[in-house]
Amino acid sequence: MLVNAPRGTKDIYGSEIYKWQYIENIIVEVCRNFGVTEIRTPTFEHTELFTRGVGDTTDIVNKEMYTFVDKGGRSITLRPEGTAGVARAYIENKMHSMIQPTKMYYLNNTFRYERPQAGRMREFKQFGVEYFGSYYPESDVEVISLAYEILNRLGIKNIELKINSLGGNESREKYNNALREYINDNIKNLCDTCNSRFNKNPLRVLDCKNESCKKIVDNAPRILDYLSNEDKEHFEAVQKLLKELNLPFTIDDKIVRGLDYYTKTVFEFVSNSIGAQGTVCGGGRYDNLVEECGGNKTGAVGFGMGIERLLLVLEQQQKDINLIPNTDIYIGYIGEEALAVSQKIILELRSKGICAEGDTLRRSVKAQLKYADKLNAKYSIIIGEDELKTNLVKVKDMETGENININLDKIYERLFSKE
RNA sequence: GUGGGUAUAGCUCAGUUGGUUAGAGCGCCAGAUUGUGGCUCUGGAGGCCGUGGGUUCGAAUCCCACUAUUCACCCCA
Repeated sequence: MLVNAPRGTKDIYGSEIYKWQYIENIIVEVCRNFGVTEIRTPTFEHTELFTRGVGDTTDIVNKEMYTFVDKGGRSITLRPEGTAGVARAYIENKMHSMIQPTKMYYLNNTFRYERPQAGRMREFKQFGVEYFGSYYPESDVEVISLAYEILNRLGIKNIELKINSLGGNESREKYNNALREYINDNIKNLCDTCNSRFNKNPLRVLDCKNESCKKIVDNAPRILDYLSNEDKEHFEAVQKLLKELNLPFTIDDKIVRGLDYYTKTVFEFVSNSIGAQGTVCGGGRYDNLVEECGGNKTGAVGFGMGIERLLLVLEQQQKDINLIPNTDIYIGYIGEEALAVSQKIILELRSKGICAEGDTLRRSVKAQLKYADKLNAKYSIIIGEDELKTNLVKVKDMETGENININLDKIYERLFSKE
């Protein structure tokens, strides 16, 4: 027990960490290109923020939160998603007075108490983007295009963008009534889970995978037919702009999303190659959230992206990503005197930005060279008595095996200086 | 929360119908005449056979429980 990480968590190290850094670097770069700045919010928040923001009928809030009472008697929750915390920060810090729109991203460890499975951990890393201050469809599309750009730069293919509109308050209410009416007539034929969630949020019935439910849902009223003129225009503008930008998508009117704050545009990027948890990225507009949390009425749109799932897709497609950085030079030694000299040269090279390595295990020369080979060193040098005497050292090119002589104090100039 | 699979070396896995000191490949470390890597050969370290109980003269092997892990449902990233 002591030496096991808790269920649903894992250590990331070794060659794995390079893949994470690779992805995170691209994310940071793309966000910079889009003028989106990072925000770091607390790992935990007052529980009420999530019950209010995410919605207390959702599964996330109902059964998946890590909630505890702290020593001051406050109910605290480890964040189960990123948006609520950012919305809180937006209000608390009065960001509406910053340059508008406010465009922020986060790269957060996130926590949900669920049964782990492929692409689902109890602690997972979520990258998210939130745009505050615009109600216009072009901000929806900009956010979507940001997600696209990240997938592109990662070289990920075979991920499909699906979009839908849930409508604003007015459309939603109209549609909910129509759907309730329709389902009431068919309620006997729905599965048990659908029966129970029908009352809470009838929209959820739409994405049930049960065969008999699917049949019923196929003939159910479509939300897109119930959109108000304003919502319809918004959704059409989103589609038009996506087409103009050559961002392929399909409309899927069964996309619902399990967080209550979504309005109007919702979207998912889905892969069908990484198991049941195929949604790599999910998001949409949430025009009511800021007001709901106590701020001014503010248009907002964003998404969350699961890094673990991204990694699964990446590994599935490009099995051999060589991301391990190579060592520039290995500097070995024979004898105590040479040890100090080699260490000194290594430090000098390192401080000039060179990736230099040496031995700290008192290995034989042969073992040192083996070590250099494993480090993928480009060059190797062994310093011994002769070299100290003559101040000349043989530099071996590890790929060709060729040797050249270089002055001990000219290593940087001869091998790494750009001039 | 529900259901199925799995648990033997750091990793991937063998292990006969229960039979005595538990195996391979890879990896790690060392050696193959003095201070030079990759290939080859040789050797070494490393296992409470997930944990606890039971059946048996005898259990890695059969039975039960627990735990972990994994896949799926649910839900989501």
